[in-house]
Amino acid sequence: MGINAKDVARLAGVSQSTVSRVFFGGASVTEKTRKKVLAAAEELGYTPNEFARSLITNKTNIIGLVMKGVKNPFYPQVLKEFALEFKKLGYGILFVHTNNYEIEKEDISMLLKYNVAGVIITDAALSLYVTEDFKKNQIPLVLFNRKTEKQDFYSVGTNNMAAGRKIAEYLIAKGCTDMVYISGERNTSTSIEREKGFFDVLEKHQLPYKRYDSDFSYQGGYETTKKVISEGNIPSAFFAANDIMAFGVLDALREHSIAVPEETKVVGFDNIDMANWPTYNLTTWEQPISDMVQETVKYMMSEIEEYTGRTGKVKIPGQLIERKTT
Amino acid sequence: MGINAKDVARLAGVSQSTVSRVFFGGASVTEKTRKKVLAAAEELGYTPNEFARSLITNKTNIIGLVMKGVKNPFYPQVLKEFALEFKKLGYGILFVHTNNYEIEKEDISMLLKYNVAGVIITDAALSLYVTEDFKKNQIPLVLFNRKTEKQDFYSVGTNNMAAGRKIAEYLIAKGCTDMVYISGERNTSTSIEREKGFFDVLEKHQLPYKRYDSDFSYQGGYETTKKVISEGNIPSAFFAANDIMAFGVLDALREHSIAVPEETKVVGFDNIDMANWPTYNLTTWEQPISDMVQETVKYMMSEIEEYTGRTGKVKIPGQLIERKTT
DNA sequence: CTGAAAGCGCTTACAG
DNA sequence: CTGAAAGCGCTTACAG
Repeated sequence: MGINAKDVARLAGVSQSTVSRVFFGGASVTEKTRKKVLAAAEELGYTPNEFARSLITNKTNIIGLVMKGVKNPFYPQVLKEFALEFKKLGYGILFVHTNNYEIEKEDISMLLKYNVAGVIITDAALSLYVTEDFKKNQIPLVLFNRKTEKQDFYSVGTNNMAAGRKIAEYLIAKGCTDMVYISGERNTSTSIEREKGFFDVLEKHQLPYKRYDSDFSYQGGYETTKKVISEGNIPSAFFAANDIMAFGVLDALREHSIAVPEETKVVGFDNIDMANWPTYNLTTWEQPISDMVQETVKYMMSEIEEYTGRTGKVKIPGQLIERKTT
Repeated sequence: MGINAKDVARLAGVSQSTVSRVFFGGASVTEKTRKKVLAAAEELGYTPNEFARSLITNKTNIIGLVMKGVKNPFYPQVLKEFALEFKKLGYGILFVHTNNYEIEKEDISMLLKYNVAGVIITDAALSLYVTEDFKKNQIPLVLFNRKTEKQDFYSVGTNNMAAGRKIAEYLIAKGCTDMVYISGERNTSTSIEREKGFFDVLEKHQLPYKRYDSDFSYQGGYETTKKVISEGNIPSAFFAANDIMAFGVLDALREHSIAVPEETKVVGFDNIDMANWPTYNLTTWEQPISDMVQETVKYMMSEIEEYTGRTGKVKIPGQLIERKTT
């Protein structure tokens, strides 16, 4: 059924070891035999069995990527960029979708069973036993766009707090006096940090503000804004913890004929493609996905090369993208 | 990982084969020895090595999923549903992103190297050699939401032609006389079939129509509509080959203050979440993702159980979702 | 540079 | 029910 190295060897008239050498780089093979082997392999449609290889080298070229919020276009974009970057390096992506807030045990066991070379966790939370399992097996782990206080990991994100501060300063300069922050899920580091930076500046200026708890979803932004409107006083600006909520804010405002940016202003976070669509034209904070991905890949590859388990918090700076909602 | 079946066998005072039997299941082992073995395994922290296992059984629990258009929310949704369904069955997803229109050679080789149990191809096209490779290796293949004329595969999609017909009839009943179809990439089966059903009915009613070639992207819908407007005569309806293009159509119309549905109507295709957002409120054709996924999984599992290579075109019917753009 | 052979950790006929 | 042994398809010392 499957074509193996022996078949190729027979056709090429060499030993199976030589076939192996051709496909496992680094070994010295005559150009002539290499060509013979490659021709035979081509003819038979041979591809080395990665499992047999992994059995010996105890390594795989698979990176586990754990993701939850696939409805926010930010994350598919992240997935795509990781897939492309790792493909360049010969690595594949084992995609794990977690429905729950916390990564499930079976997700981890899938990653462990297949001995992934590394794990990237995006918008899912992780508990202690997860990290133990990975550490025990010396599997490098990166938290992408998330941090945890309790444990030490390597995390890559943007400078959320500084961004929150800049956004506050920007809105104040625009003449805003009372503002609303619409949070993501309350236990996510990104939402907390953006809020902290934002409110720090408002406090320093002794300006009133209010937080509404939401959940990073369009519906969340929409419903929350309806609630704000129903309470009677429209703030001079809304800062939503991500773009997709900001869209919900804008649509709710539009429904109530509240003019943006004249009557109130809206700022999002992420700068996903849609922020540039004419219907939204959203002022937002750009998360530098490419740079964040590059940084993650760099760490991953160095830890795969030689595992150190080193931790750290890398913050890639983003920038304010000014459009028509402010 | 250091601990293998031999270590467990030694500690339990049995043979390595017996340890294997305990963990592989289905084999007959005395309750007494089973307990001994499990105790020893527990003590040592043993987990069977999946690579060694796969090497013999020639099976993996990995499904390859090939995807291109991650910018259309339809596809992340599809990815998520597949990930969840296959997780239930103990399968993981090897995610392959293809940038180009055609699947790249290295993508295939990644799937073959890891001996995936099956392959699902969504919105990427595939050439002959790809299919040969999978057939040679008896790897079941499903085209999800795509078909090809040339070769025979198992494909799962919705009944695009019938949907196109229904949409035409619906718009005619609404009083539309001249209509525009905005196509996706011209060589995709979905766009071609939707168009054919749509135009068939218009021709039968001897109504004028026009096709504009686009690319399934928001920008494509937007720019195309700008072009239509600049040509001077606004059709009585636009049918866009997918929702995301329809959003572009709506935004372009809004920019030119052309009232929908009064001055012209717009219909999309897919019924992605966003179609329900208040800013669009798009009349569209619902693609029954869950049913399509279920059907794909069913075929996949039966082919994994026993490979037959059987082909077929399964069409899961969808339905018109009427909202505010018609 | 190349081949013969050992072995990675497992499953699975084949005996007993 | 259980053990000894033959492989699965590869990598990698070890010779030549």
